[in-house]
Amino acid sequence: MGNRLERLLDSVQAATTLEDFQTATEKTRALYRVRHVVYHWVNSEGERFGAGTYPDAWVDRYLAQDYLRMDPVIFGCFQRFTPANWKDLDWSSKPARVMLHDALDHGLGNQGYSVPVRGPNGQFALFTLNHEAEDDVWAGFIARNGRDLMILAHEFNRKALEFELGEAAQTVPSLSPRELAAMRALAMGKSRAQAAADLSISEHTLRVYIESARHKLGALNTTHAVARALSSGLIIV
Amino acid sequence: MGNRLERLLDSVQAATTLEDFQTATEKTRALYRVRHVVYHWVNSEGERFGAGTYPDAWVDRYLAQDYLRMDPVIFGCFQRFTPANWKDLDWSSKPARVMLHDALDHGLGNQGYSVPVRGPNGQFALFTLNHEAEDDVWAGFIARNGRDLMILAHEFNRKALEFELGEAAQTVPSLSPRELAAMRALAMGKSRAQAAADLSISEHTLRVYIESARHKLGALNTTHAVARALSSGLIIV
DNA sequence: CCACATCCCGCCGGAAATGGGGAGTTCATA
DNA sequence: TATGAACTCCCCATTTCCGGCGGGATGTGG
Repeated sequence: MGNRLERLLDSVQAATTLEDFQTATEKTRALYRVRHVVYHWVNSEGERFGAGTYPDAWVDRYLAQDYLRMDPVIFGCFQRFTPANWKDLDWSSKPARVMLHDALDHGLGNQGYSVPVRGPNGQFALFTLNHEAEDDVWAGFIARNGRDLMILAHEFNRKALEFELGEAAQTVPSLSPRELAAMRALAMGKSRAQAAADLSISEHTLRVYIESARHKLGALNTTHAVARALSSGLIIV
Repeated sequence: MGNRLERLLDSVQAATTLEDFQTATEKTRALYRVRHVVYHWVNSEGERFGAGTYPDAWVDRYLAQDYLRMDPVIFGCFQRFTPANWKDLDWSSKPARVMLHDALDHGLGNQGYSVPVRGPNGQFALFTLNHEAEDDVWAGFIARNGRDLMILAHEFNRKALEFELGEAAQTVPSLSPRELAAMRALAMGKSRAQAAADLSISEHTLRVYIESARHKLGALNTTHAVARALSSGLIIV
């Protein structure tokens, strides 16, 4: 298996187009002999970037029904660090069960394993294997391959990030120390007056920092600026 | 090496106290024959949780000098997905060079390799190996062990998360879909009027969501609420 | 040495957000 | 079926923020 995994990793590393990603998911499916393999990058507007072997009908259905907003796989993995066996997630809500039934109707297997991957700026992606199997068989499969799948998931994500960055070179503006301190204070809930007191400067001066930070960040208002500073990793709360 | 790595992973998995983490970093140092090994969880107030083999004098110095705010290792790794060889980071700023010199004076090696690890709710940690070596020797070391180190880093972080959650069960408040949508709109720079228009509701209604979200998040104002929603991973920008 | 960035301070008018209050509907789950 | 949570709408007075304008002092890097 080791050698085949290496070859698979090489093929991921060589990916430069969406089709290559598609091919890589298919190779993964072939290697692990599962029903489906999917890598997708999740953000607030839905899927930003993805490739996988799910039937088109299911993908369309998923997006059309806005399942993204209720999918326990997405939601559950978003809250945890370790990969998740689908059976361990919370399917108690009604829409979730409806979705699951719908998924099975579209040819998905009853078992799944999703590896959450996180990148800078709150980037979040899932690498998922789906299969039809008994619970204990699937648990054994995960136990054997979990570690390799994590490596694979990270490799997919690394290439996806490169891919995206290639599209639109993200220029993270550099803020001055005072500007950063101002953003940090605001992110911690301080009012301008409090923040100014914290930095031992006049409120007017603080405003200058906030404004210049806003301009550098291309933000529309203070809240936007703080949000951008946070999600671009300039400040940590 | 495989067997020794497994034993090391077991010892990480068995960790329940800070001392256990400390021991695990020492075992890692012994296994890889490097000068220092550190795992630390980074947030805005500095180190939240950490264990490692750095001399106490250096840790104190680091905190006292507020090096956290300028450390290219922290900053660089926070911006990237892949682990970083210290030599590849940006040491151009003067304070960064001063810090590096200071570090060498405190017994650190000239080479380093830091694996960024990200968890839910914007959690961020670094797993670092430090050593004294020639550039090419170090590059070879990384090439051989990079994958194992990633696994190890994730294992450290998994236990650290369990540890923290045990200490104070982090209650991430659950926002309603509308509240989330409101936070999302604000985080994207929308004014209240625009956000209300986006959600096709009156501005007054939008305000109710913002306020209830603020209360749930324990935030002092709207900006704070958005910051918390972002850094707790409730919304993605 | 000069330029550029950073750091600090001030004023203004208009626009937006805040923090209270109350009141009705729908929907899911218990 | 009832309880609670979510969703929707409205008013008012006060505070805060916004986006310009102006100025000067102090550094570091080329």
